[in-house]
Parts: sequence; structure tokens; C-alpha cells
Amino acid sequence: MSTQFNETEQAILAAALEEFSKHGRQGARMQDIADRAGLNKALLHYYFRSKERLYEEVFTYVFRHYFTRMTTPLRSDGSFAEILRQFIHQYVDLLNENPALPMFMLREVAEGAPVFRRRIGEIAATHLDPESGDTPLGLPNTILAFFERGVREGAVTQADPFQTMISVMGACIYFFAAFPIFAAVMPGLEQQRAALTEARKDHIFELVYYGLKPRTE
Amino acid sequence: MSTQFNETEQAILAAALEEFSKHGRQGARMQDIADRAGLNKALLHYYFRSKERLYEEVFTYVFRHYFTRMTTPLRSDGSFAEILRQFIHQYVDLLNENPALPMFMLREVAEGAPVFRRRIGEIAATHLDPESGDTPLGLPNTILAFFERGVREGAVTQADPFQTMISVMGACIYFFAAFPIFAAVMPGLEQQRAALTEARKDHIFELVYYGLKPRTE
DNA sequence: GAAAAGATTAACTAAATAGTCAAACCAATG
DNA sequence: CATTGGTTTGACTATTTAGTTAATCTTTTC
Repeated sequence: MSTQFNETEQAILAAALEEFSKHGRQGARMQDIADRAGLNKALLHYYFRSKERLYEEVFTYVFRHYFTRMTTPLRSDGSFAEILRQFIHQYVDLLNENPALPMFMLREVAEGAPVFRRRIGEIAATHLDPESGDTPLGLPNTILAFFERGVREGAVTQADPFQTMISVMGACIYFFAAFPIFAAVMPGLEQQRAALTEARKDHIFELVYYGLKPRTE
Repeated sequence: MSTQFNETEQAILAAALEEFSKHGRQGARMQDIADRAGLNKALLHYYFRSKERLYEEVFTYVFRHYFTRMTTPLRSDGSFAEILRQFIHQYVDLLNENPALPMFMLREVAEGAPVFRRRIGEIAATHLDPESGDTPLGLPNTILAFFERGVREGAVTQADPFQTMISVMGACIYFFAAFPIFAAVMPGLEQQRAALTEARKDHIFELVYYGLKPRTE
């Protein structure tokens, strides 16, 4: 985790992310978080005061990490196709390394994004990406601008950039979000997980690349 | 809801679906479910005994409803392209009518799908789709078979049917799952929701149709 | 190496919440 | 219109769980 936290705090945050992702803000149990981190429950309160504060710290971390890392490829040099491929690869890797991330964000959304709304200003003001100077809140606009650029350059069809952004992200995320349920019904799938994850990158790229390629009809 | 439940039970199930979707199996509060249904809390126990049993009833209903309705277009007549379009339209409509559905399923998955695993046999044995004779568990295979057929008929590229299935479903679901967070960051999006939902259908179809179209290179 | 500061723990308290129950209500039936 | 069966309710109990505290261990500092 980030450097502003010591080892114990990082262990707590990591365990909390897991538990909040699995059971939600209210469903997660402080005792379970402590057990997962291998620490006494009182320590959670010693370092983070309350469950609500702990959640907010986890949220702030996840939000920064998730969104900052996603925009990096979009600012690199290269053709539209190359950047698109980079973006998809990076995003799949990010999700693969942190499978709890999307569920954590989706839960926050499902609950009406109360913490997001409450801290949105603070996050935007405090946590600028040192490299780009962007705020994480600029992510949608950065992605949209990328697809708009593709349209201008003639690399892709006139497809609505917003719709495209949702499709690409959804195709990436859903694999990780739904894998367990497909694995439960389709025997043998679990063993293929690593291979499918790797193949997923090129699959999504090709689907989107050819799906958006200018057509002559 | 289904006919096997009386009016009160249906009200409870509907309210429970909402609350479980928002807050999870453990996070949901029996009192909140009762309030939402406009009923006394004791009635929930009168009809469903415990929170856990109530959850399982909701799950069984949702699972049947969600998966049964999804397969219908796949069994209709028509070209590969027509059926694909039908499937996407139906699926987006289904999600639009029941926005709580995907989150409910995703939560179950996030928790390790304990109820799904426990009841999987029972659901498969008891709840056959009267029209097709399929069990809901056959859904992935039905979808896979559909895309395999497309490959055989030369309508689509050799793309892995599993990957394709995930991409299509993810593109449909993510729009509804993530809309609130984009709406929070992008002013004016909320007002466009209905139009975007409608446009979404053709967008996904075109992306997938052209993305999978056989190419000559 | 003693004292102070910080980290960690087990046992405890306060509050929230699932679940119970006996009484009240209501609709059907004779 | 009294009786019976199913339904609904408010008040209650038992249990779970967030949060506290005082005592103990550990590390740093002089």
C-alpha cells in the first residue's frame, strides 16, 4: 500500500479491502478483518478509530490506485491502436493482480456511492497524480478524449465514445467479477484461469479494434 | 414474482431483493426490508423463518428469472446476426427493468457463491424451464453453443466462444452497474439515461457483430 | 539500564439487530 | 353471531458486534 502507512496499518488496510469487497461496508466484521490481518481487533480502532473511518481510508486508497493506474497508458505516445492495446493489457493486469478492486467499487456504487460523494471534493483536491497533474476524477474525460481523438484521426467509426468506454471496461471487469460462477457450473474452467486471463487481452482488443474500425458500406 | 407466493410474500421478496442488492446478505437489515415492504418485521419470520432462508428464496427466484429469460432468444429462429441482436436487446431490457438483479448476483459471487453452491443441485432438479426443458445451469452451455454455431456457419471469426460470451454480457451489465458513478462525475449524464440505454443495444450489437465478422487478411 | 513512548492484548461495555411470543385482529364457516 | 384458522402487531429476549479500557509487552531514548 501507500507509503504514508506503516506495516501494521498496511496489513489492516489490505485485510479490510478483502473483507469489505466480500461482505460490503456494513456486512464486513471488524473481528474478521483483524483475524485476516493476524492482529488484535483493538488495533483497528487504535489506528483507524472506527469502522467507518477505516472504510473511508480503504476507499481513498483504492480510488487513487485504481483510477490513477488506468490513465497511465492513455497518456503515452503511439497510434490509437497501440494505446488501446496497452490500455486493455494494463487494465486486465490490474484487475488480475487485485481481484477485489472492482467488487469494492461496485459495492460502493450499489449503496448509492455515499462515501464517494462525500469525499469527492477532498479526493480531487488532495490527491493529484504527481506525473500528470490530473485528478482521478478526470478519468472518464481522459478516456472519452482518447476515443474522440480516435474518431478525429479516422482510426475508429463514429461510435459514441461513452458507450465504447463502458463496453471496454465492462468486458475487462466482468471476466473477473463473474468467473467464479462460471467456474462453478463449467467443470475444468478453474484450471484454465491463467491462460484465459492472458488470452482475454487480445480477445478484447480484437473485438474492439475491428468492432470500431471504419467500415465501407 | 412467481405464483407460488401470496401478495404479502411477494412484497417481502421484492423488498428483500432491493435490500440484499444494496447491502448484501449480511449487511441488509430485516427491519429495513420490513419497512420497504410496509410490513411488520415479525411477518418476515412468520413467512420465511430466518434471514438466511429469506435470502435463499430470493436467490432461487432471481436465479430462475434471470437465467431463464436470458436463454429465450437463443432458441428462436433466425440468422446468427438476428438472434445476437435479439439476445442483446432482451438482455439490456431485462437489466433495465430490474436494475437490482446484476448486483444481487455479483454479490453472491463475491461472497464465494455459498448459496449458489449449496442449492445448485436442488435448483437444477426442481426448476426446469417448462418450455425448453433446460435447467438454468445450462445457460452458459446454451450461449456457448450459440457462438459455436456462429463459427461453424461462418458468420463469425474463430474467436473463443467463452471469451465472446463474457464480453457481451460484461458490456451489457457494466452500463447498469457503473452508471451511478459516471453520473456522479459527469454532469448531465443522468438526464440522458433513457436515451443511452436505448442506444446501448445497437452499440453493443454493432461492436460485437463487426468485431467478430470474418476478416480477410 | 531506567524511564518514557508506543504497540498490542484480553476482557469488558454499549448498542444494534435477528428472532420470539402472546395478544389482537380479521375473514371465513357453521 | 360465536368459533375457528390464518394473519398481523408491539413489546420482549438473545445474540452479535462495534467500540473501550486498563494492563502488559516492546521499542526507543537518554
